[in-house]
Amino acid sequence: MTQVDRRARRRQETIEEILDIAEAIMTEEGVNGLSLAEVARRLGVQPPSLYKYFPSLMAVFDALFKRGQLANLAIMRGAMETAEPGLPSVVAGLTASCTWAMSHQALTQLMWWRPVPSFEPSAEAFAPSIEMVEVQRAALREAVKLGQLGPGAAKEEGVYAVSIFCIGSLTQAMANEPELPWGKGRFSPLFPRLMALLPALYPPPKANTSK
Amino acid sequence: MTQVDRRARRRQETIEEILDIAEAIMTEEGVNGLSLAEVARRLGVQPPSLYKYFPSLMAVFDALFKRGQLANLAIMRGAMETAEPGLPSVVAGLTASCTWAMSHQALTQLMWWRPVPSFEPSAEAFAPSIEMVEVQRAALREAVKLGQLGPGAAKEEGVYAVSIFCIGSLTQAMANEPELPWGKGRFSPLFPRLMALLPALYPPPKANTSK
DNA sequence: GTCTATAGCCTGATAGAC
DNA sequence: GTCTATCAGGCTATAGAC
Repeated sequence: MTQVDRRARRRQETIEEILDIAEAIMTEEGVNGLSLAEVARRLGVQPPSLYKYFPSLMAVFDALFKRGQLANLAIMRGAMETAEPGLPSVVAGLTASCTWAMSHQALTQLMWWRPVPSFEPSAEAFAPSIEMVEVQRAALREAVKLGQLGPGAAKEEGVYAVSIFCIGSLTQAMANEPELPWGKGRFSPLFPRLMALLPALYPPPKANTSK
Repeated sequence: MTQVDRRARRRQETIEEILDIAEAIMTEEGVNGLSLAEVARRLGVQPPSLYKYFPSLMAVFDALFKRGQLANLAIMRGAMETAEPGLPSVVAGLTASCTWAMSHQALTQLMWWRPVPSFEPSAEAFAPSIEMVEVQRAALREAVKLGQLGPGAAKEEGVYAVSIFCIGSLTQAMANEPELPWGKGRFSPLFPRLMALLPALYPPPKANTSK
């Protein structure tokens, strides 16, 4: 049985290597620039060999999409757990998410833009994204409970507003200064200041509204 | 000389037709899906004929980029001029711009995302974009002068903040509900509410801060 | 200005030997 | 599992006849 395990592990390693190479190609050539031929070239095998690991190019996109979503979710969760509950947790989670995104721009484009119209992520690959929304929503609910925000922030709409701050800063940063890390440049430093506007968008019922 | 004029006009019409077709292809197949062969097919000519009008595929991208920037700038300007000066003018201009963008999504992606790494717009094609920033900045300055916003809004940073609201709403709308017009759906209705946060981001010096 | 023809590449995917 | 060989098609771009 160790034979089988070893083979399975080796196979998994190859799959990961293929995805690493695919991500590198997308970074250099754009999301649409990914081709199995180029992957094969860099991996040092012939193109047909890749079909033992992925049935099609779209399957590679799907695996990349899923891997990106899982990585991003994990990063966000980790940052949220070590921060104060409620609003600080939301900000910390999204900041970590954006930092990850800036250093994985190709995956980010695949996940949050729609650069390949013929590619639709599978339900399985999309699942972490749904969970991410849930995690954020829970934190926003907590912020409402703690009196940091008004009740509107706990509705679906609150997540959308927050996502606009996040994706807006990120899109502008990626399109205009892709070589700078998150936190540098003209756009990403504005993100925390925009997040600080949330209490103005969803004013908490009691105090803290006026100076 | 009318001979020459007629020929020049006919040539210009063909160029416009090529660009219309190119935009349609990008809408269907994605920005990267544009190919001169498909343009030729739809125009009813052979691919080599297109090289009489554009020296390369990148030149077509550049012409599309320029045409999009000019159209968007004109739409924005028109809306700004008929609105009240200052902040209302900024909101009206960007709303018109976003409405245009939602019905020209392929051009918008070409202009505001960076989906084709090998394409860099020429200085000429990029010029309207610079002017657009200037127009917005002038309106923001006016808003400061009128006491609608604090002085920070008139700095470069003010335009960037506004652009994040705009591009954020737009990106989310295009990626998640591309078939809905601007103003419908989960994201674009949030845009005016985010714009209404500007006085909280750049508080005017005197009154209007407290309720 | 448009055409035919073609060079010279690229691609995704499959069949079947080893 | 990897290979060779190949299919069947795509593409940009150019040369040169008409």
